[in-house]
Amino acid sequence: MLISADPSDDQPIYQQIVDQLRQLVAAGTLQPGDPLPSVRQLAADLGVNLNTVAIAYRELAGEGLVKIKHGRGARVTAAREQRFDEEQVRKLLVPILSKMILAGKTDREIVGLLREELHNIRGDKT
Amino acid sequence: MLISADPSDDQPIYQQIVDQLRQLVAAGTLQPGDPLPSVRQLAADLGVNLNTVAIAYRELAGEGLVKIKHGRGARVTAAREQRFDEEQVRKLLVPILSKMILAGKTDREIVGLLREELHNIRGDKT
Amino acid sequence: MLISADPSDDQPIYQQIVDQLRQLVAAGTLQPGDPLPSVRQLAADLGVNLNTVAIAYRELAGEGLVKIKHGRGARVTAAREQRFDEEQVRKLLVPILSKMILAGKTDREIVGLLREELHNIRGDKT
Amino acid sequence: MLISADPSDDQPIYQQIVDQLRQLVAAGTLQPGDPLPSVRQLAADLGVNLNTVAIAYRELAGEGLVKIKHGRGARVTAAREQRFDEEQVRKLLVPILSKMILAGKTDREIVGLLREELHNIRGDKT
DNA sequence: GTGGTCTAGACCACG
DNA sequence: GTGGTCTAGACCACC
Repeated sequence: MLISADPSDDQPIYQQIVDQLRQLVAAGTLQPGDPLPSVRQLAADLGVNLNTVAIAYRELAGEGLVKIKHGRGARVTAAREQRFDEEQVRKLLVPILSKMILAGKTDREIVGLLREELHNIRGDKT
Repeated sequence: MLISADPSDDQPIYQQIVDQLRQLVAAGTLQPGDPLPSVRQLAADLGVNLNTVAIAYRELAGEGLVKIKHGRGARVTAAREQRFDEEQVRKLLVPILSKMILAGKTDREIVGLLREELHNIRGDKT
Repeated sequence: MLISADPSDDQPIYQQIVDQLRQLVAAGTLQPGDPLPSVRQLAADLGVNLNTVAIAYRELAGEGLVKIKHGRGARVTAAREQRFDEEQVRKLLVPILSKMILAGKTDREIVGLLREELHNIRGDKT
Repeated sequence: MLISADPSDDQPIYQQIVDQLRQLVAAGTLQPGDPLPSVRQLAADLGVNLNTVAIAYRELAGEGLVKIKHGRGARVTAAREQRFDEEQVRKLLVPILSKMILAGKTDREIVGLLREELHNIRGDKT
């Protein structure tokens, strides 16, 4: 099982699924053309409702990261570069960095932690 | 006015207040022992509901970043008393990094962007 | 009532809602800044489920045509030009034009019908 | 081969077949009385399920565009027998036009695009 | 009050 | 089998 869902998390379940699938694609664990688990299958595995998974898949389809074919499942899209809003990313980053600074982390430590996470994500790449 | 509230932002207003206050403390603009504006005062200045500000203060108190004294306002706590959940920070980081990777950013670019934001936050230091 | 929903239509209800709201914005009947009916209100008016309307609103938010604010309803976004996929539009157009040609319509008649519809949509504009 | 089926298209395959056959008749490439390829033949050529083609043929028969004779294949009908639901065509047109208007297209541009597509369809005429 | 999320369970469309 | 849509009804988050 590559995906998990935690109902007690702050993030809604469908968003957790989106984030994890995006991570798997970023990592290369899921390659373009690879099939995603069926909506029903994943819902059963995670113990959540079918609709919750369907919403996650629809979101990913809207981003262009996966392509859904009626009656034949969903697959990772041929790698197009995703758009992303740099301004928004910076805004998301600020509170996280603030927290780390308040925890007494040095710049060196913060950059180190970031590199670790980058490596964790990219590590699986084929 | 060091704080602003933008109702058209994606973040809820109380969260915006929390983030900005945290950033001010991280930057050193607000020092341990400094008083926060009163809930009424800040609510009036921002033109938001009094409850909204109160929730923000309670959140910061929960983090240990400020200490609320009944009837005597809130003050920034000593740095020692703050908690830091590294696991949570990493979890917040992963979706952001995944998006940047999918957008084709190199590690170098990502680290560069992070350093810029670190500098922005720390730059304000008195 | 400016919006209607027909469960017997080929289009799913949420799509009908999306299309009609888009049309109202294109017509200028709904101006930037105007509030949309609340999810619950519109659902009650149309006699459909709350979720069905919520899906429609989420879709419009994703397109950037409306902005949803938690706890404070949805409003038409300040007019940014929408992106659109010309290739896709052409592909949608072909079957429609084929049908009209098969019905014996001349080019003149087809263009006339198109101009009529354009006028119908744009007519309400302030 | 005048027809193709693209499983990665948004349209369902049976619909692609319907649209293409209709276009061929509109263009005059298929004339009244001409036989359609057999269901088995077309399914084999396109590499799709036999049922999928059968559904497409049934749809065209329902429109009155072709006539299916048991055991003797399908033929394009005389032009007279075709129905045309103008109201439906207008309803299909509105969402497309709305999108183009919101994309900032002028009436001139929209009519121009339509004329191009009309010409593309009619150009094939024998 | 508002919108957001989730569930359980139903029925339909596609191949 | 697959995904798509819808319902009824619940509970939560924001202001």
